[in-house]
Amino acid sequence: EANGFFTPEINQNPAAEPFSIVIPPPNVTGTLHMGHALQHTLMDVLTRWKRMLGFRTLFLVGVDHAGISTQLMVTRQLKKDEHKTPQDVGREVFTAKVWDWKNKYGGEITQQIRREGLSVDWTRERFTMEENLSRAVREVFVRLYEEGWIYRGTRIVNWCPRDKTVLSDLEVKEEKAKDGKLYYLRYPIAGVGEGEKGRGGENPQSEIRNPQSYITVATTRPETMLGDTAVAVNPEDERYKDLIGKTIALPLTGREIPIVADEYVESNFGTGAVKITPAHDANDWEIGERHGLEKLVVMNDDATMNSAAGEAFAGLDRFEARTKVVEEFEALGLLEKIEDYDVTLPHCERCKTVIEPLLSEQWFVKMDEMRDLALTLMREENLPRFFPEVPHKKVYTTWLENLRDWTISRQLWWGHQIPAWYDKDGQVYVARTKEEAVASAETTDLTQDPDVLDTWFSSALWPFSTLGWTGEEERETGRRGDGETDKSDLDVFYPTDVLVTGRDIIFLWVSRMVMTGLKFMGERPFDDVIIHGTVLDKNGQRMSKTKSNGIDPLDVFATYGVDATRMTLAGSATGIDFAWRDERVESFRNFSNKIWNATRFCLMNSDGTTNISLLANTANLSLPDKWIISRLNKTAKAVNRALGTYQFHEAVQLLYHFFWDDFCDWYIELKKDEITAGDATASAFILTILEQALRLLHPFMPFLTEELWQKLPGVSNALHNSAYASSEQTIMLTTFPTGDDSLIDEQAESAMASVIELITKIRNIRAEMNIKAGDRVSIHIAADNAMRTVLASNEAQIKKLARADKIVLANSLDVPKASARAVLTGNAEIAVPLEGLIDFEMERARLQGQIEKLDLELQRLNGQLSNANFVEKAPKEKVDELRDRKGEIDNQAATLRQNLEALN
RNA sequence: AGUCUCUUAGCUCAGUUGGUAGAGCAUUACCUUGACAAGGUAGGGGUCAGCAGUUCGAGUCUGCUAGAGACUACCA
Repeated sequence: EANGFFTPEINQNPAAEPFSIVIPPPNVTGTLHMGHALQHTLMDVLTRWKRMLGFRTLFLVGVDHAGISTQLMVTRQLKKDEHKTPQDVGREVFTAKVWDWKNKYGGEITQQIRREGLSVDWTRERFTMEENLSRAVREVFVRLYEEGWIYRGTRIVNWCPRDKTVLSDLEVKEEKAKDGKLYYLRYPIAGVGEGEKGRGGENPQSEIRNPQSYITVATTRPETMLGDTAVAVNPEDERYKDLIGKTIALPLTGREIPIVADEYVESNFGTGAVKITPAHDANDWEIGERHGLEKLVVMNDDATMNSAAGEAFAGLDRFEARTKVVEEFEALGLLEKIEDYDVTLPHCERCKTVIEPLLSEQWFVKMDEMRDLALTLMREENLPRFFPEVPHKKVYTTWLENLRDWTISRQLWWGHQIPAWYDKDGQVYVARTKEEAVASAETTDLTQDPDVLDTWFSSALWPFSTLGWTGEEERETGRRGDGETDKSDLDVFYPTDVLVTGRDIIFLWVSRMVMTGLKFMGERPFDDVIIHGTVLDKNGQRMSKTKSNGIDPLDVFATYGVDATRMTLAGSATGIDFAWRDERVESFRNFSNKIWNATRFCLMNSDGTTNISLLANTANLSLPDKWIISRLNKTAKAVNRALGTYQFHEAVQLLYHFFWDDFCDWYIELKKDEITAGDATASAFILTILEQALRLLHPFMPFLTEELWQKLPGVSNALHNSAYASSEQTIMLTTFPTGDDSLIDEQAESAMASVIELITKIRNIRAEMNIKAGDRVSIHIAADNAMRTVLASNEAQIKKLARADKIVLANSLDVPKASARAVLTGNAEIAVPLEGLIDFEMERARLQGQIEKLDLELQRLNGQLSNANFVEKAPKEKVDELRDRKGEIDNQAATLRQNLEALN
């Protein structure tokens, strides 16, 4: 960070392609959790990878002002410290206190992001409430208003009675109620059974005998009956046909309300009759509109009943009112029954209070046209591309198709205040500034709308507002951009390349960025969207504060290291939920250790080494050297391919196995003698391979690889990508290996496979025949010329790794009966004479086991090859492959059988 | 209710155009080998949820069934 490696300016190549990612801004109140750690890791892997490939790379970081959360937090603090409410201190003082809080505590998450090792550009850090971003918000609001896409209206909205603000549909979470009930209430029909009404309480039986005197409605929310202005039935419902047009004497209110017919009512649900409360239910509102019903508001904004609910109920909380209404109905004999009923209720996402649908005047965005922009982009260009595509592309598209208007005003003080002013007569003036409003109102006597905008309104502009767009210069000059530096940022880095986020905000955020990006920039905000999975606890449960089953990434960092944590997170399949297991991080902690120790070995005898060589001509190299170069380049190619399609876990697996299996288990072991003998060439060579491996690992494990890379002899900025030639030396700016086809050597790989197979078979014999670790054996090998040449040239390594003191290579085997036998791929036979050591019974069992395995495979192959259909219809190469394989196995099995017979 | 995903070794999970089932952890035996015991070497362990179909061939494609889960809408 101090060296400026994370700013795009570090790139000196004027022709460098840009690569940009914007961070999903964490809440200013937030602290790091596993979800962050996951998405941050993926973004940083991509960023470091692209930077090393020479892209002009920007990973833009910033924080979201998080309206409701932050206001709640500061409100709580105010109460604790000063025993005051926001209203006590007033808007101006309160807002100042929020800023104080932000400046003091808002930095926690940014420090944690540094701890994660994210290579974000801190010089461009953004905050949604800062001036430039706020200007962008006002500009967008005004333009949408002028086009008629933003409007003010009175509707049923989601109201949180505790936060006392409206919420958008997406900020409402449906949850099952603990003890839902369905109440059956009898509404007396006016003019029928007149006179009986008064006696209802004394003799409810008479009511039942006279079903014509009432209509029963079922409801989960009896308290709303105080605001009923109709009862609706289906027009086709025979039971109620005659009642349509009649009226009801609504109990407890003294009001008379009509019975209306509406298709919305389903005859076979409940009683087939629905009470209609237009001011307190969205569907009832629609019915009310259709039938011109009165909209009677019976609740206050804190969910207590108001005076319209009647004297007996005014001031009661909604749940108290519910109890009281039910009691009163029971007393009147009008409560038919109460049933248990599973009901899901909307809750405030932040404070978990049950949402109250409330009639209220708010600001909305009409989404139709922007929605069409987004749908067209998907239909015509398949953008953005979702990873994984299934199911997110469809979910996104379907949601857009059914999109409804967006409620954007919030009754809060912390946020972007709506740029609308009212004069004395209530006339509204929407303007970028008060001056502008004054100019068009021709009076200074204006009051600004007290509400602020939904936090997601500013988030929706994030990909371009953070790059400097305020719309002002564009408006004045017809050109896009704002100021010298910012202008170039927008030109260079918009659209961004990829967005990494969780599936819970595809609608809240991703879709809205696409829509505003298309509308205001004329271009998509990003090409690709990676939707990562959810990190669950070890029992597969969602982590949550209430369950206190969360795993704190900072604890994991402390125990296992950031790099091991990053490998674990990147190592989980893209888009799939996964249960957190400490064992998994442990294995990557062990991997870190392995890298550390392997590097230690490579450095042990490197005193004379000053150069990390570059890999080029392999003609004069030994087999293990050619082999490791080939493996390295294959791995590099595969890693680049995997990252290119965001298969992070694939890349992790490749790197893990290349480093551990190929490099540590085989290459180091094969070269050990040379290195420890002080062979400078071998030492320089192994360091070269190691250095390449560290580069490949760097995007995933930045701390460890940098630490070790700096310790290697001869590293310098000469190893940098040419775009960073003059920078301070760091692995971060070296060239990421992409793999070179000309260095992939299949011949070397297959020759090495023979050596490995031989060593493994000998070790197997040693283990199964209980040969002591210290005992040396002789190995007799019968093989063709080619294989003999390969094995002969690697005799020293084979002796060492198989713990042999003698190797005899020949055309055919000439060994004592008391030998352990095995076969190799390619018609080679091996034998280990065990005079005096061999237990014939054990050897017979061992051979028998090998033969059985081969027979099993042979059976399968014979089955397929004797199937005429297979031979006829399968591709010729496939058939030949199986024939070759069968020949090989036949030979091996025959040899082992002979060996077995020879023992008898 | 609609849409979708998942079910593979004891556990947690990979498996990208259909062609001999993989990893990590756990497990068994052996090992103070000059990088590494948080390690090494050699093993054991799976009728890929079930049924049917397409195909020469299915973990992979289609349909159904059974479990688990996700999202969206509704819920008088």
